Parts: sequence; C-alpha cells; structure tokens
Amino acid sequence: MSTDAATARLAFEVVKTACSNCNLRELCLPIGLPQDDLRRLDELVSTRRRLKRGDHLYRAGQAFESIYAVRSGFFKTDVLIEDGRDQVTGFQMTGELLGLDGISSEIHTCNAIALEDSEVCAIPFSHLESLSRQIHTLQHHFHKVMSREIVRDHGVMMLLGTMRAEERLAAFLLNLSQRFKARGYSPAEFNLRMSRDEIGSYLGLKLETVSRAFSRFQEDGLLAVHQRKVRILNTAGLRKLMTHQRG
Amino acid sequence: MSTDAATARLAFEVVKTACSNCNLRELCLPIGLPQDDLRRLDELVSTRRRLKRGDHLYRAGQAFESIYAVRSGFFKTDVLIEDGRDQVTGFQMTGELLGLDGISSEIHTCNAIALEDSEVCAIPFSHLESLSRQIHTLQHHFHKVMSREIVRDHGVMMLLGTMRAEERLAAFLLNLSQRFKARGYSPAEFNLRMSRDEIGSYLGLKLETVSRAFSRFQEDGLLAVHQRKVRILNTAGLRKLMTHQRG
DNA sequence: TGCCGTGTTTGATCCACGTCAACCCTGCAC
DNA sequence: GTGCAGGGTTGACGTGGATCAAACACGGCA
Repeated sequence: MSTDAATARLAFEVVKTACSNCNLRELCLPIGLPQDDLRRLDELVSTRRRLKRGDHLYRAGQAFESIYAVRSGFFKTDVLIEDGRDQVTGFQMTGELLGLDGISSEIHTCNAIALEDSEVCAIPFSHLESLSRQIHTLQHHFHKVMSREIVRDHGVMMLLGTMRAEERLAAFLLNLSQRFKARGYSPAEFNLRMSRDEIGSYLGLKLETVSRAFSRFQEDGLLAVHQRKVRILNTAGLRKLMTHQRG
Repeated sequence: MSTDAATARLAFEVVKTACSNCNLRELCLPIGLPQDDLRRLDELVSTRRRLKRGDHLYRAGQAFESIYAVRSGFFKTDVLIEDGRDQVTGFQMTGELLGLDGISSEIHTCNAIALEDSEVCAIPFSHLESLSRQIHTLQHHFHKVMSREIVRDHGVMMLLGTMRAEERLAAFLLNLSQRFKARGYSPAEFNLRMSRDEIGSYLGLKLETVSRAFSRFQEDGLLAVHQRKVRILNTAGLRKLMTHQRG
C-alpha cells in the first residue's frame, strides 16, 4: 500500500471513530445520548488500537487505566491460575466493553485476547468518570452497562451450576445468535470465532464434549455445523432443549 | 415492650444508622470518604428495613429503586427459572451491597432473602447517582464496588467451570473465613447461616456431595464440623487442596 | 504435489458426582 | 416426656462427561 493511500485511509478512520458518527453508537457507550452530549463524548476516546488475531489487549496484572470498546473484531477474556487451569469468562463483540474488571483494584484481573483482527477504542477511565459527573445520561448508562455485566455473569453461573452439556451449548448458541442479530447479521448463520476448546472452557466442558454436542445437534436436525461454520435450523428446538430437559 | 422504650430504642438506632457514625463505614459504601463528605452521605440512606429470617428483601421482577447495604445479618441471592432450577448467586454479609443487578433493566433479576434476622439500609439509586456526581470519591468507590462484584463473579465462574467438589468447598470456606476475619470475627470458627442445599446450589453441587466433602475434610483433620458449626483446623491444607489437586 | 501442524471428530473406557433411599440428629409442639 | 418435621449424614448404585487414544480435515508451506 502506498504511503498516500495509507494516509487517506487513516484520515478516513479518524472521522469514523468519533463517537458522534460511529455506526456503533446505538450499541456502545453513547447509547441514548442526545446529539449535544454525544459530541462531548468525542473527546473521550483518546486512542484506537488495532490488534491482530492472537494479540493481547491487556493481561492480568497490568495496571488498569482505560476501558475499551470493541469497534470491530472479536475478543475473549480469560482468567488463569498457577496450576494451569483457565476459565474463559466471556466473548466480546462490536460495541461491547472490555476492562470493567480492572476498576476494582486498578489492576486488570483477566486477559483480553483478540480472536480475529480487531480494533478497539480506548476510553481513559478517569476521563469517563469526570465526563459522567457532568453528563447524567452517560453516568446512568455506564452504571447500566456494569450492572448488565453482573446480570450476564449470573446467567453464566446458572449455566455452569445447573445445566447439562447440551443445554449449555444450546444456551451459548442462542446467545451468540441473538447478539449477531442485534448487530444486523444473520441470527441463523455465523462463523464461530473461537475454538472448541475455548467454547468448552467458557461452558465448563471439555472440547470433546462440545464437539459431541455439536454432532448430536446436527443428528437431531437442530443445526448444520461444519468446523466453525454454524447454521441454526431449529431455534425453537434449541430453546426447548435449553429450558426444560429436566425431570 | 412499652411504647416509650420502643421510641427510645428507635431514636438510638437512627443515630447509629447515620453513615458518619456507622461502625461499618470502613467496610461499606462510605469507605475512604473524608469526614465532610461522610456527613453528606447521611442524607443518602433513606430508610432502614428489618427482615426476619426467610423474608425477601426483594424479588426477581420487582421494580428496582434502591440498592441495599447490609447493616446486620446475612443474605443469599438466587435466580430461579421456570423449570424449577435455581442457582444461588451469592451470600452477602454486613457492609456488602445488594441489588446491583437491578440497575441494568430497572427490574430486579434475582431474589434476595435473609438467612437470619437482618437489617439493611436502603439507598435510593437516583440519589446515589446524584450524590456521586458531586462527590468524586464516592463515585469512584461505587464503581470499584461494582467492579469488585464482577471480579467476584469471575471467581465463581472459575470455581464452577474448573474445580472439583472438594476444591469448591475449600474455596468457599476460605472465602467465608476471610470475610469473617475482615469483620473482626474469628476466621477459624463460625456458624454457617445457609443449609447444605444452599451451599450446593452456590457451588453447583448436590447437597449430598457437599455433606460428603465436609465429612471428608473432617476425616482428614482439615476442620471440625457439626451441623452448621465449622472450625477450621488447617487453613494451609485447605488452601493447598483448593489450588492444586490437579495433574 | 506431499508434508506438517493445528484443530476437530469419534470411539472405548473410567470415575466423580448425581440419584435414590434409609437413617439420624435437633428443635419444637403438645 | 413423646411425636413430628426439617435438615443432615451415609450407603449403594447409575450415569454424564472426563480421559485416553486414534483418525481425520484443513491450511500453510516447501
């Protein structure tokens, strides 16, 4: 790529990145802000950062300064302990925030890793706090985002604590489907960005069990799956599988 | 009790309840606030509420208005789904906050139930938001509290996703121990406020498995347990059990 | 083109925990 | 005291998912 072309491309993206014209503004932090306040948000995003597949956005133990909004791409967060165990705590897609775990101790407590080439907006946290002292709507929305994360975690606890393998995978796929839909993609057909092992870690299962559950769903006509390509054929069936199956 | 005595008692407690002289101020929301700001917090706590063992502080589906600080007593929160499954999502003791899950949708998403006679301070959320727009330290501390809840949830996910029964129970007991210690109680000897079934629900185990793990710990000399009375004899042993045991 | 590495699928076996059931302990009502 | 109810413990047995192992699919590369 020529230098000129690169410059032009950069300029283009700087424009796009301002919250006020970002096409994610209905998903991301600015949601529900009136135009005036929205423009004040533009100063909030200090830097963007591009990551290649496999890159760490941050690591457990690093000092916390910013939270990050996913502009494009796909992430996972995970927690490791010495003895080698690790738990994937979440998968984040466009418009979702990363780094909220770091606020409590001012040190990141998990790793955030790009599962595909990605781009994030860095939002210095002190800046976000000061702006949200001025903009009531922003403050409230930020609180909602944190609370939503807590509610999501409760859902995962329910999943890990009470569901069996196939129910967990069904719940996981329906959740992904619904999030793709909210972003204007097909809720029925999508590519998984994560490996069977990563799905297993998130769901508290071994990769073989995940693979077997996929095969079972395919046998039962609930979905068509080939490697990471998934097509949901029977949403209602998946939903039914997820909720009862018990008793 | 005579009416006069009741009035006197009430007055006494109103005094005690003001955040600025509350003996929980080092554990609870006011942590780290200078005296001046602390006094402004006194107006924050609108009402106290007493609950008897078994009472609901709030239920899933109710409108969210306030968060609650536990003044005395012990709570559990749980999530139920139609088919009868339920998951205990946490146990809360003095100085801890309840209700953060409700912020996201303005509806409580779980039930909060007193496990013993308890008292809470109700903090109207809109009031907390407006005060934290004025008091930087309060705002920051509140963010830390929410973040800490997220980190705690990640810990539970790790526990549910990767640990085996005895490791889970060891982790649970060590966590309780440490929280009792932080409140000035013995970290080695305490009464469980919850049933085996509730512990099991929290840990993703059946009550029989919890009971067997207790018995095993006793056989191994790690603790003495009789019904809900627990005495930890070998903290290091429990900690070792919790971390490796794998490979 | 064939080879290699990484991720996925599938099968055979094992075991930790769930399930079912009996019994026990403690507190409470009478 | 005696009876009863609700939790807790313990045992025998079954099973869902882990583990171990082999083969397969696919992309990258020489």
